[in-house]
Amino acid sequence: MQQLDSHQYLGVRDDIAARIAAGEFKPGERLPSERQLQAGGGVARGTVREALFQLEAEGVIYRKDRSGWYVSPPPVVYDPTRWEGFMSYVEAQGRRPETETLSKVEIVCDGMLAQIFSRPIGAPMYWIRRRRLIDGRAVLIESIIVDAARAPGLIEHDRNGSLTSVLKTVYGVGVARNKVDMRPCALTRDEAEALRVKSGLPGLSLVRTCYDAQGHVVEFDREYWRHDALTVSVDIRVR
Amino acid sequence: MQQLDSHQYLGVRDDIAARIAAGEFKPGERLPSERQLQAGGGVARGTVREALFQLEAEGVIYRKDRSGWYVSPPPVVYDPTRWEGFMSYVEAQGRRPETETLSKVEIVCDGMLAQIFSRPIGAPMYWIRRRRLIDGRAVLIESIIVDAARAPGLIEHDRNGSLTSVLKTVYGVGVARNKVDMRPCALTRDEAEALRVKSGLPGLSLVRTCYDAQGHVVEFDREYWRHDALTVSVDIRVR
DNA sequence: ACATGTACTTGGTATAGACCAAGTCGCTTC
DNA sequence: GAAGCGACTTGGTCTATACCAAGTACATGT
Repeated sequence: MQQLDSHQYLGVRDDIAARIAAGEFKPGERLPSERQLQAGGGVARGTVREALFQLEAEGVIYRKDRSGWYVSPPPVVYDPTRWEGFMSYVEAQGRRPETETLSKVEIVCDGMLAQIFSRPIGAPMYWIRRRRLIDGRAVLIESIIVDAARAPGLIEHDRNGSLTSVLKTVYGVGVARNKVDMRPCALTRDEAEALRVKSGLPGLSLVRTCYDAQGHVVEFDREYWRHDALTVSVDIRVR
Repeated sequence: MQQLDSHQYLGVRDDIAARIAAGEFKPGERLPSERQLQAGGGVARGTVREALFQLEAEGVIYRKDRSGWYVSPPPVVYDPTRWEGFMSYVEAQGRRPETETLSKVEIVCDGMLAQIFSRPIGAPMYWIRRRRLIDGRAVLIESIIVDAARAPGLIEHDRNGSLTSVLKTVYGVGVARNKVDMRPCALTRDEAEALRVKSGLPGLSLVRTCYDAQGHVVEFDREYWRHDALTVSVDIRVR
């Protein structure tokens, strides 16, 4: 669809983007309110919002509900082949990581999990839900399933740190292979609420299945990231 | 932000989603026009559009400019570690791949490319731009850079097929390592126009650097995908 | 058969106004 | 100083309307 210099909202977009690029608004800072931006440009509020949505989709700005629009900080780089855990690689990039455990419960293996873990239906499993933050901003929520038989009492040991290091040091369960599925998605309902974003915001869904040396599934992890919070980088030998 | 059953547009969204799930509209089919959907639900057109945007973000539907809204076909699975090329893996999944070459020209190496390829500035390079389609729908555009010294006359050989296989069979240049960067992004300006989508639609940016056995860069490839067209799946041994 | 033109439909953009609920922030009270 | 309250601001939702340009479908002319 043509983006000639018609379309006011693209003009407004460029205007705001230029002001951000010029350093008038810095990462983490709040933009003027929609009604102020509107007055400055002599356009309707809907048009200003259209421009803001563009910039949001581009990852340039993000919103806090009923608080305002903010300039996005740079994304973190994530390498699924490195198995360090969120806390360490975020810190290594000079950012401040945090983890909040939303829930941790023991569940029983249902049909889907039975297939993934090759365990009988009804076998005990741990289910941990966490929210992770960078520099105080919620960037992802994750849902982790671990076979309780492999790590009895795991949910007592978990202290918002690296689950994989707990599995290795406490239970001697190491990860040898890693299957990662990535898919652009929309953050809906639960995810959107947990990340405090508007339902429908684009995100990245990341499903990781971790295997030990014997090929047994150790951990099954489903993550939902804000789309503007990360870059995925994979370095591999070609098969 | 709360998604109680207030919010008409979520109700409209659910209604349309249910009709799609029920098979009333099948993949590739066109939905009723916005004005028809509006009349059916007794809501303003803006509200209907809000619901359609949600479904678009979720990858359930997509739009053809001024033609209508269509039900999305399922995404293809893409494994960056497998080096088969678009044509073969799309076909293997029972879909119809097409490639259109938008341009192929010889350029000279600039600063950025010099760094990537470890070649002197001014060295000749080939630059190929392509659009690729699945079942007649444009799903990605790519921009490929190849060192002309490694593959003299390459742009004559290229027939919209697998470039990598041409490199291997004609020039004996094989790919041994593969670095892939992925990042959710917005499709803007050029990409949006080439894919005939609205600027700002979420997409996936995929940058691939291919190395030969000696560690030299063979090919540098930047792809922009529609967000609803693919799932990335990586299977790796942990370092 | 194949262009060509034209009437019509469609989504895209834009305006203006309204109301709401969740934040923010300063003031008061304990 | 902390807690609570209330006025105010902010983005979120919704309506109604208007016009445009690109796409579609169909009749027409060659």
